[in-house]
Formats: sequence, C-alpha cells, structure tokens
Amino acid sequence: MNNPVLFAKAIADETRQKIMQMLCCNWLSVNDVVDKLGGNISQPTVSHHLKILNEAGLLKRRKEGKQVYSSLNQEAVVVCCGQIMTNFAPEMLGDSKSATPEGLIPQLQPKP
Amino acid sequence: MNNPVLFAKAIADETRQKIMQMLCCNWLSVNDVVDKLGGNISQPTVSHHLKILNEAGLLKRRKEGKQVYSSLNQEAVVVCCGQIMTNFAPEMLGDSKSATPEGLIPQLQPKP
DNA sequence: CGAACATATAGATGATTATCTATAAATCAG
DNA sequence: CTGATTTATAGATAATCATCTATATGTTCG
Repeated sequence: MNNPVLFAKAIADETRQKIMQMLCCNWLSVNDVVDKLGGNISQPTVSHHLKILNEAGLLKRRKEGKQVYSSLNQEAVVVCCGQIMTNFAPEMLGDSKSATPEGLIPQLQPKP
Repeated sequence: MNNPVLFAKAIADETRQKIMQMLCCNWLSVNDVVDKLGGNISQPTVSHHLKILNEAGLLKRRKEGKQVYSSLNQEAVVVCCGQIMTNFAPEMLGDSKSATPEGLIPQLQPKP
C-alpha cells in the first residue's frame, strides 16, 4: 500500500492515537500501555495496535528480557506529514519537492 | 470526534486520496471527479467520499447551477498535519504550542 | 409544466477492522 | 526443570465502511 494511505490508516483510530501519545517521548512495555489505557483494552488488542503502528514504521522497538519496549518514531511522523503536505498542500509550501523535514517544512509560507 | 482522528479517517482511503489529488489545485464538479476516476467508481460513491472529506473540513464547495464544485482546502491539510506533528512529534518542533502553520512549522528542527 | 441532467439519499452487501477469549511461545526466577 | 510472567497468535464476533443499485431532490431549459 502507498505510504500516505498506510500512515493515515495507522493513525485513524482513537485508541492508537492514545497509544501514540503515551509512546511519544517514552519507552513503554506492552503491559505498561495496557495499564495506562486503564483496563479498557485487553493485552492482545494492545499488541495488535502496536503491530499496526510498527508496520507503518511509526515505532522504535527494543526487546529487553521478557519485555518489549516501544517508543514513537517522531521523525517518521514528520516525514509522513511532510509527504501528505507535499501531496495535498503544494501551494502552501515552497518549490522543493522533498518530503524530508529539513527540505520541506521550513519553506512553508502563509497563503498569499 | 476529535480532530486528528477525524482527519486521519478522512484521508485513510486510497480513493479519497486520489480525489484529494484531483481537487488539489482544481475546482471540479462531482461528475468531473467520477469521470477522472475512470469509470471505476459510481457517482453515489464519489458523492459519499466528497461528503466525508467535506465533513472533515477538507473541502471548499460552491454550488453553481446544477453542479456542485469542490476544491481541496489546502490550509486545512496543513493545519491538521501541524496538529498531528504537535501531538506526535513535539521533540522535532520548536517550543511553540501553536498548531497553525505560521506558528508551528517554520520552527521545525532536525533531531539533535 | 415536463424532460433532462446533476447531485444526494436510502438501503443492501461484502470487506475490513477493533475487540474479545483462549492459547502458544519466549524468558526468567527459584 | 517448573512455574510465573510477558508478549504474540489464532479464531470468533460485532461494528464500521466502501461500494453498488434504485430512487429522490434540485436545477435548467424548451
């Protein structure tokens, strides 16, 4: 699947966005996430959501003993948003075709 | 529904992203979009997709006689992406909490 | 008015998906 | 090795959703 669609599907869920929030500047184990979700969501469901986020390239993961820690890949978020803005807001960006944060985003200009 | 989730759901579909591409710097009628999609998608389905995009605030629309013309609201795309980056990539942005393009995005910095 | 055209709505259907329970697989403590 | 703990997988189910056909609504023109 094409990347902007994959990214959008990955973040198009309330629970997954909550999880992303938790993992934003933190490394948490799967059970940490389950606990932080407050008993509303089962461990297998959390595992499933983490898999979807991971397959979209949005997580950094590291196994440590029994636990698997995850953290949000913030750079991937910026790159995907950059791609979306390149595709769907070209008139609001500079002339660069790049989707990298360095190339794309600083050239943003207010609509004339 | 909360805005970043609504936005993500709206763009989380291949056909809708194709439609967004078409409407990106153009005003097209519903039937124009149907035609440009090459006979793969029926008029009611296109109407449905346009409704979803519109309800997410991503379209500008204007009725002109029998036809309803739509164009992509590029600024809304940038604002929504800015919101997503504020939520999910705070370490890659400056200190501003604003989600507006002017306030948020020019302060993007590469990860140290 | 009535026909033709453009769009929207209603209802049905098949596919995807979010969630659960049960269980397997992997790792560690004793 | 055994039992406890952590995560992943399998299978089921209900909800959501993309799509279609049929039809209604709205608009223009003769």
